[in-house]
Parts: sequence; structure tokens; C-alpha cells
Amino acid sequence: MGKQLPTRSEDYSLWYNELVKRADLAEHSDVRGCMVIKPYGYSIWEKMQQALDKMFKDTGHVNAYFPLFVPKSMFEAEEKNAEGFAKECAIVTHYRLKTDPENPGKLIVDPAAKLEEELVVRPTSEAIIWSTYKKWIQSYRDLPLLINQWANVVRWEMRTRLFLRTAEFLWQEGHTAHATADEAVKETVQMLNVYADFAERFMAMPVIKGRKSDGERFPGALDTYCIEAMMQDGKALQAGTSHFLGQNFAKAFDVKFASKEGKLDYVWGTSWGVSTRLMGALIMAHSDDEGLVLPPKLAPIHVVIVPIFKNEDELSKITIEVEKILLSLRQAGYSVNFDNRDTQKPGFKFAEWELKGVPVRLAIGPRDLENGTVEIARRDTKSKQVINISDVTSFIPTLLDEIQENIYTRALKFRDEMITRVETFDEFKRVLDEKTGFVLAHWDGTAETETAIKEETKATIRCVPLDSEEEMGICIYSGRPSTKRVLFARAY
RNA sequence: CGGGGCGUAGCGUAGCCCGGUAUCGCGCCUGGUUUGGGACCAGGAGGUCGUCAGUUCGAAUCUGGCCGCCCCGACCA
Repeated sequence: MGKQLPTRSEDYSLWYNELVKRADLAEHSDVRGCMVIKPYGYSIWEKMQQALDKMFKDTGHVNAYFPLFVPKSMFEAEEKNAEGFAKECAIVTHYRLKTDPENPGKLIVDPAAKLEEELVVRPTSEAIIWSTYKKWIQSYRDLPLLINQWANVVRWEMRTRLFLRTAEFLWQEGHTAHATADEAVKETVQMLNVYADFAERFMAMPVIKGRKSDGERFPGALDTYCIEAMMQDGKALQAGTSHFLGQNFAKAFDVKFASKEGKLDYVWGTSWGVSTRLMGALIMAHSDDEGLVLPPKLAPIHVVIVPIFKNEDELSKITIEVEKILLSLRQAGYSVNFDNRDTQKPGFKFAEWELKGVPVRLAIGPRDLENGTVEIARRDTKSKQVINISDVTSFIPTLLDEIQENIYTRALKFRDEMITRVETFDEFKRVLDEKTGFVLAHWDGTAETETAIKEETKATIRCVPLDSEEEMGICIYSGRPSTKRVLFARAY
């Protein structure tokens, strides 16, 4: 393992994989397609969970937990949904092992323990949840039902990438039921806004809110909204989705309610989710050739303090000063790590904490003790300055805010520069190949055109942006009339 | 499931064509010198060469089966 990370420009995928491993975020498990999230990586996910969970609670949602296993008959009740996920389901068929009579010490699946009905390991929980909602909902007084679940799901993917696509992943899925279509649509849009807000305010990652084309819609939904983010290689990453389910699941699972007027009607549903994929997004949106760059609001460690010392005596003198800083910063609610290991040199520690993306580093050595100063370095710009040690406590909060802001602004500027409006298919292909990034172009609205463009260019319609203005134009592919531009990109 | 490639120490590898008991780097351990940007020197530990069989006096190397993994395609939060 070399000391230097591969560079982003050389091979973005290699850079990503190495970074994930070297920054101690995650690694491939020995289990096919699965991922081990390491403590440091998991602590970032926990920060995301906390922030999101609060936003869900603030919008009136509560948490619950539903089973991992879904009986096949229940799973197939909503046909479109079942069909959409059928190709990537793990299925439990037996419930017991036994000693292999021909191979002592080894186990075989006991053929006598075959399940009468197979259990599907949830690829998503609509089926199991709606079958439960049937029991919970009778009257308009039971509505709206606003529930979120933090869980793992399994999708048997052919090829996997850490965080972006693994056989098992962690996520949150909200499932709500409403008395009216209007209210359900409002919920769908509200949660899309929550996601966009989270991405921008916490992850410092600008996103484009939009609506999926028919082809990209969630199976079983009437409408799928999404947020799309741009990675530093110009590719798009779907960072969250919110679906308006109409009455599809209510009908499939017979979930009816009595209205105020005494009429019986099917309820209206939504579902929405974000996953550990956001970790991949966070990494690819901000990190550089030195490693991870974490926005302060999601950094498990805000500040790391590295003492520069030659002997025990120097370290203890430094420690006295550091203790004061630790105390005041921790009281102010910041997570601070004092790296007083005597097994590593300062240079090594600098590199290591940069790799892990800690936003601010303080270095204190004998020179500083003499001058009453401390060297302060920020991860996002890699700039350093020396300030008075007495100013540290007031300096840090402002600096962290500034870093959060700067990372966002930088990502936004990059994103905006990498969105190109094109008028012809030649231009479209050229931009995708040479400049990369997102392309705003007219599309005739047909699935045929969408598929043809995808086959020729590997670019997909990421979404119809919600802020896309009415504008007469002609489809870049078919030449037919179009009223709106849609967002194309190659995607993860 | 189609097309290509690879399995050698914790990780990354050389050796394989042309058979003689395994190379180098990182990491790890010990001692010393170092310590304001990934230290240096010296010594050391660690290997059923994926697996099973065959050929041979002798197999990491040649032959065959099996297992596993990676890359490209189809699928995808």
C-alpha cells in the first residue's frame, strides 16, 4: 500500500475505492457483495441518521420497525412493485441445517425443513408495511399515518461498489398513508424538500430536485421525485427519492378507511428513502487527492489537536495548555480529539487526519508555548495560520461555519459550471464525452427516445427539474416539439 | 448469464514460458537514533504458493477437474 492516494484525475474509481479503504470508512466483506462499515465510517452515518431523524420528527413522523422477511404471496400483491424487484431478491426457502451424513463436520440444508411458503428478504418494505397498515387503519381518525423505519434491505446486485451499490445496505424508509391524494402529494413533496435541505445544509452538497421519467419511476408508484447530485467526475448520483404511490398499495392490500361522511375509500400512500449511498455521495462530492473532506456538520471529529514534542516533559507542558482548549471546546459542544500518541510522528498524524477529513487541525509545540500561539489548519483549503492560544475557543466555531459554507459554495460553483444547455444531439454527445457533467436538453417525452439516447450515449434522464421553465423547443433526438428541458447525465 | 483476467505472508507483488522448495515493497515485532508535513539504521517474525487429482526422482512452475475473486456487458438506491 503506497502512501499517496491515487489522484482523482487519473482514475476516479480507483481513487474512490482507495479512499474509502484508507480513510477507514468501509471494506468489502468476505460475504458476496456485502460491505463492512468500519467504526469511523459508521460514525459519519450516525451523524447523518441523527440529523435526518430529527428532521423526520420535526415533520411529524415517528419510527417503527417491521420484519425483514416478507412471505412471497404478500410480496407479490402489488404486481408492479413485485415485478420491479423480482430480479434481485434473496429468498429464504429452508429453516434448518443438519450434519452431512457423507461429510462429517459439514452441514447441509435439511431437505425436510423446506418452508411451505418462501420468504423474500425485503428489498424494500412497502408490502410488509401495507399489509400491516390494513390492520391499523379503519377511519379517517387513524390518518394520516406517518411512519419511518431505519433498517437494512437486500438487493442481489450483480456488481457492487462500496456504499454506492452493495447487496445489503442500510437506509431509512418512510411509509405514510393519507385520506386524500392532495395530502399525499404534499407529503411526497415535503419529504423531497427535507432531503434536499439535508443534502445542502448538512452534506454541503447542492442537489437538483426533479421528477423521474416514466421509465425511471419506482415500481408501483404514480410519481417519483428525486434529488440528483453531481460528483466531481461529472457523473450524477441519485441521492434520495420520494414516491407518490396513489392508491396502488392500498388497493393491493385492501387498506380502506371510513371518511367523515361515512364513505369507504382506499387511502393514499407515499414512501421515501435515503441510504448509506449518501456516504458515497459525501465522499465523491468533496474529497480531494489528500483524502476525505468532511463538512463540519457531519464530521465525527471537528478538531484534532496534534502536539509536537521531543520528550515526556514537553508533552506534559503542552498537555496543560491543550486540556484548557479541550474543556472549553467540548463544553461548547464540539468533538475534539487530542492525538497524544507517542508512537507516530506529527507528519504522519497530519496526513492521517487529513485522509480522514477532520475539518480543523491544531498543532501546538514548544515554539507555540513560548509565543502563546497555536497553528491552525483547515482541511478544505489546506491553509494554515498561527493565532493566539487565548483566541482558539472563539475562533473555532466561526471557522467551522466558514468551512461548512465554503465546501457548499465550492461544490455549487462546480456543479453550476458543469451544467450545459444543448440544442443538438451532436452537441449533446460532445459535451458528455469532453466536458462531462449534466446536460439540459429538450426531449419529446417518449420512452423510445429516452431508450435510444441511453443506448447511444449511456446518459439517462436524471429528472425533469421542478424549476424547469416552460420553453418551446425541439427534441435533440427526434426533432419533435418539446415544452421543457430535462436533465441528462451519465449516472452512478 | 455472455466475454476477458487473476488466485503466492495481513496487504500489494516477482518467479511460471524454460520444473530443483519462494522475490521485493508496505505493514508487524525488537533495539537505537529521531520527532514543526507520511523518519532512518540494524536485527527479526510471518508462507498447506486457492483446492483436488495427474505427469515427474522432484511441481508455485506442466496437464485436467473443482472452488473463489476481479474487470467489461445486462441490472441497479
